[in-house]
Amino acid sequence: MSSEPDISKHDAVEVLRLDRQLCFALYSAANRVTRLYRPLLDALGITYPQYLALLVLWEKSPRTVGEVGEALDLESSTLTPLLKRLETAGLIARGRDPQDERRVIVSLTPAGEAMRDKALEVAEQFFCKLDTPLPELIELRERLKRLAV
Amino acid sequence: MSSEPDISKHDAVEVLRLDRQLCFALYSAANRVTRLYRPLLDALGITYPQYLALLVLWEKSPRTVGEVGEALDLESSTLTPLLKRLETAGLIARGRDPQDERRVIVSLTPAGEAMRDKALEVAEQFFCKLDTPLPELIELRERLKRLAV
DNA sequence: TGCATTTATATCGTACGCGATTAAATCGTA
DNA sequence: TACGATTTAATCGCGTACGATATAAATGCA
Repeated sequence: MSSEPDISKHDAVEVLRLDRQLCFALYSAANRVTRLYRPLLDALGITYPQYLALLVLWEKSPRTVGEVGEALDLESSTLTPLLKRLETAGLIARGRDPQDERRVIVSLTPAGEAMRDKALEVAEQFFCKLDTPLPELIELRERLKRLAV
Repeated sequence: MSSEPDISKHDAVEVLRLDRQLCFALYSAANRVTRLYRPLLDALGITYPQYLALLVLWEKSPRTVGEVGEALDLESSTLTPLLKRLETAGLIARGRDPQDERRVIVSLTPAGEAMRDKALEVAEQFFCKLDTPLPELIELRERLKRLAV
């Protein structure tokens, strides 16, 4: 009957609403966080993904490109140019593993090590910028981790 | 005393651990979600950000570039090329607003409208891929929205 | 040993994302 | 009404992300 509402069309309108999409909430929040970090990291002369790579190396250095990629869930096609920039910046050194020439070993330079203290300040400043209670942030973080696929 | 633990160094090690960083959880989850959408959207011939732009237009079309940008929290430097690609794909039309020649009006073409039904399937398939209870996803989405800055 | 297979990076092309800048149209106001 | 300020998109340069492919080294195995 023409007087009946078109249920399937109504569903499409509702289901596809931007403010209902988890994917957009995630996309948008990730972009916002990158923008929040930018001015803090500009002062250190590094980008946000470069900061993440350094976090990995501050935990353990040296590491292979593959290990860094596994930690960050990134391909070598992303990491190789990024690591070369960190090398050019004098923060890391890159070289083939003598034991296995396929591997490239990445290690922090003294300058890279020294940047850790400044990174700690960045983390604090970011927390201040967020202006959100810590338990809320932790809860969000754990829920994001659970989304792992 | 040299036997005392270096508290501040210990703090740096702990605070900067990758698995403690909200920023990395967000970054990583966003990348993963993009990778999950890719094969679904490949079938439609669009990318993930293009899909988000279409979501905006499926809610209301026509709209100006500025309105789309506000909805997605993106700059014209990102949107202009993206919208041109959607135009080339025949999904949208772009043209200056006769009332105000500064504005560019973006509107869905019939092909763009028609793609909405397929998008609904994509949203369903994505939900299946996530394999996570709906309340959990809703809770995460709302927490992400609260992170707005 | 010899050679196919596997593994670890690198390279390439495409598409973002954004700050900085530019260009054009409109607005506000003296 | 003239004209500087504001608004709106577009352009440019840089740095990701990633799939596809290439390359070289190591490994497996007949």
